[in-house]
Amino acid sequence: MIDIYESFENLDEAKKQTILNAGFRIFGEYGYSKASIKDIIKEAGISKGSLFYYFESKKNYFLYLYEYTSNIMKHLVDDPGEDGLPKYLEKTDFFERLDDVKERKMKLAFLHPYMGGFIKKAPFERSQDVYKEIQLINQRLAGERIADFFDKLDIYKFKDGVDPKMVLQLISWCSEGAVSLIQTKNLINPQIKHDELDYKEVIQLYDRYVAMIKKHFYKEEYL
Amino acid sequence: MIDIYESFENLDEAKKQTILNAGFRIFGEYGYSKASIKDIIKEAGISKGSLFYYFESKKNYFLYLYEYTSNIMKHLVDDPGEDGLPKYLEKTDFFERLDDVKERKMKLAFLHPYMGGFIKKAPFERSQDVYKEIQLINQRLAGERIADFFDKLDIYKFKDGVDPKMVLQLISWCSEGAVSLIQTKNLINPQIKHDELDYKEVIQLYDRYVAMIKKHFYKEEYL
DNA sequence: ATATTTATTGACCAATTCGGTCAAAAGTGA
DNA sequence: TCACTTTTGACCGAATTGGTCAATAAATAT
Repeated sequence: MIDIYESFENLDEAKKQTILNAGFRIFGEYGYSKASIKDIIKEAGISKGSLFYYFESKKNYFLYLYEYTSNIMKHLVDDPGEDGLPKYLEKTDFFERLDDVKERKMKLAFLHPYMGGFIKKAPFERSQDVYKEIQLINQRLAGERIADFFDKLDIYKFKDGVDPKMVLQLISWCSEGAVSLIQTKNLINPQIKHDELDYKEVIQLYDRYVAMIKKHFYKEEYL
Repeated sequence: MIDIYESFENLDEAKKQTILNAGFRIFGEYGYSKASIKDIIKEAGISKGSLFYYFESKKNYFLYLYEYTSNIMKHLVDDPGEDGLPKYLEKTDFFERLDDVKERKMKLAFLHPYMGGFIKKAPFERSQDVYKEIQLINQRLAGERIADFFDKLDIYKFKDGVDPKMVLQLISWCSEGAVSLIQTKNLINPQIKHDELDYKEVIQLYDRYVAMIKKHFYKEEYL
């Protein structure tokens, strides 16, 4: 919440990310109550004393992660790019804007490979320890205006009768599906490091599906 | 493996299903090592003594579930229906055959609502207790012939250039997506019982996406 | 009705794990 | 050298772990 975790924030960036990612991975896999400090420090490669030195308690650590991800996810789409402009309004074509979002998500996935699993599970955490605080964070963020992907979008480019929101949902499922497909494939193959996902492979697969969808749902003159 | 869990098998069907479903739910959510007996018996509504009376150990119980699901999943598609005939070859139309599979999956999902989560996680269980046995079961089942969805299928009905396997994958992602979408929706709404999924809603959603896909990927003369 | 077998329970067990503490060690900059 | 910050893991009491078992209840057989 109020970021007074100075000792943690002053760590060098790489170490901070490692510690965050350990939490994302372990909490994301087991949930709050089943995730143990031991699991987390083993994953992060630090000592138990250090973790409590940074965050004081398991609860604080979890909520720090939740706050962190909530902020990022909330502004994933509409935050200004490096040039300072909110990029998502520049592109009015569905698939161009989609590519913009894809790029942002890619960078994020590269920095925080396990954030996806965490953010999917955390909001529904029922553990008494953290339930109330999660609701509070949710409430606060719910008040903020969120960017609408369909704002000023050329939806006329879709074939008649096609619901663009369904297409977006479909593509969103494709991206999740592509990730889990590659993950599973690599998990079966025992000689591959399971820890790191082959993003190129995921993107390749994802792009094929998006291309197929575009080809059949867009009017021919806009292909 | 060899089913000598007589005491369990002789239970009346309803109780058996309850006990199986408890395992699917808890193991599916937490994984083998983090799932505790206490969690499971609470979910199943039986005493600790009973569970050990039926299965002797946590490990046996888990492997029984894994064996059970593996067999079901393996023969989900090609098993004969109630009339004794393997139905999946009767229909040569992609979407008709798909409907067949959908119906089977529906019945299964109704009987074992949490089997999906279990079967997704269990094969990758890394706990030393059960790892070797899982591999053995996998090996044995890998030898069995599995039905091919595309066998004797009218793939010519697809528009030129469309890869039917990609379409099947896409639809598979839709079904998973529909489930998790409805699940999430109901989870946010606190006054709904979270335990039971509204299958009608899921199917409705799923059907809309399949209809959209069929409309744009099938040649017009076959719509 | 009675005897015998089967099914079910939860208090209890030793062992482990839990989140958290803290004194000591290591590192850092002057 | 000194003062200060960071890092560590042995250690704590409490809770939880998978598993046992004598007792009880229910069902079945005689």
